[in-house]
Amino acid sequence: MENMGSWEQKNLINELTNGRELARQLQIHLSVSSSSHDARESLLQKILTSYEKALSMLRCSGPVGDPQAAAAGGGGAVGIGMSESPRSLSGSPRSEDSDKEQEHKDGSRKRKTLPRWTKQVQMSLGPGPEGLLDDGFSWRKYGQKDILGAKYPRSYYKCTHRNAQGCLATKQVQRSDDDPTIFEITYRGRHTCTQVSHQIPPQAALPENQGLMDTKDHQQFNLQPQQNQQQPQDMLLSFQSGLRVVTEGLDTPSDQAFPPFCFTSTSNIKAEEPGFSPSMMDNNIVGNFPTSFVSPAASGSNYFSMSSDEMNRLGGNQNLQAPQANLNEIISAAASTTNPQFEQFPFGSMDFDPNFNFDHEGFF
DNA sequence: TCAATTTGACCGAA
DNA sequence: TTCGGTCAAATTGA
Repeated sequence: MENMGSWEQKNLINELTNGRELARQLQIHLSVSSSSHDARESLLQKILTSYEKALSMLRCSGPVGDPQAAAAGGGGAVGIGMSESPRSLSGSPRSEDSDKEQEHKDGSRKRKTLPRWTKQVQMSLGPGPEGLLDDGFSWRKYGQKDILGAKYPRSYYKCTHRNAQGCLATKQVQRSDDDPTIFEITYRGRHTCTQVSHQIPPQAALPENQGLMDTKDHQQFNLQPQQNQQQPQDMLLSFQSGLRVVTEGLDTPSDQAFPPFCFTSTSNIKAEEPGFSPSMMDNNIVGNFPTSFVSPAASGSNYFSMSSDEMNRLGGNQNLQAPQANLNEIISAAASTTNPQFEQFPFGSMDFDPNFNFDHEGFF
């Protein structure tokens, strides 16, 4: 490990931490009789994958300072969990880094190189049109494709204001193979449109369940407030209740609440971009937070979480109609904000303060 | 009539 | 060559 760069060390730590979290979740699943076998199996696989990655890093301790290498190995804290996703949630985590380097080439049909993160949402009312999943932004479906190995097709959406305002935000909705009631939503790009928060769904209220996942560790976010907080509403809306979000996989542990639906309140958002820090999730989710709390947990955990109260506070600051419900959302962002790569992001350089504590009330 | 969705084709990355 | 992502014409619905 001596020859490992700090970047890799962090990835390694993140990987191990992720494995630990997964193990904890598995423990919870095992104690809950209602937990499905598939869910347990999935967690187990994720744990194994996580540790394999960690071991791989130790063995190879690839080129230091080579973010791509690290990312390719699943390195990014963010990428962790996704690699084994049967749904191929993201397509190609491996290409992310190289993509970043080629962003300037951005072609019309070229694969997006924008940062992305995934959320998993479970619809308690049963499967329904994924288009209904409203996160506060206006999306237009522009494609649907059958994905190899996935039972259900993946739907592609782009911001309705793309033409009018050049907003490049897009999202993909993929129904889970294991549980059709779960939708994995991958967001990409940042909303540059000045969209008004429409539809503020009624509070469905569902305070209670928080937690399928016991990630209560409130993490400290090492982020620095983002200067450009354009649409906090998105995130806030996303947290609006009514939804029940279940954190499921760890790979893409992200769940989140979507207003129109009735989900449970636990949500996890995971950044998938290797060098992607939660702060980059500005667009749809985090970005909206005043500084998005994004950040990698320097503390070892890749997740960051925010209580509903915090969310509300946030909303207040943003003049948004923040949900009053006691949502207990857990947003997980696997991030490696500490990641050197971070600077390469298009979003600009956001400086993160590793010591910044999101739990700090003043922050919100 | 206009906007949104569907769907086959195209393009780029791996 | 395969597969994921996007385009754009066709279709559908308000």
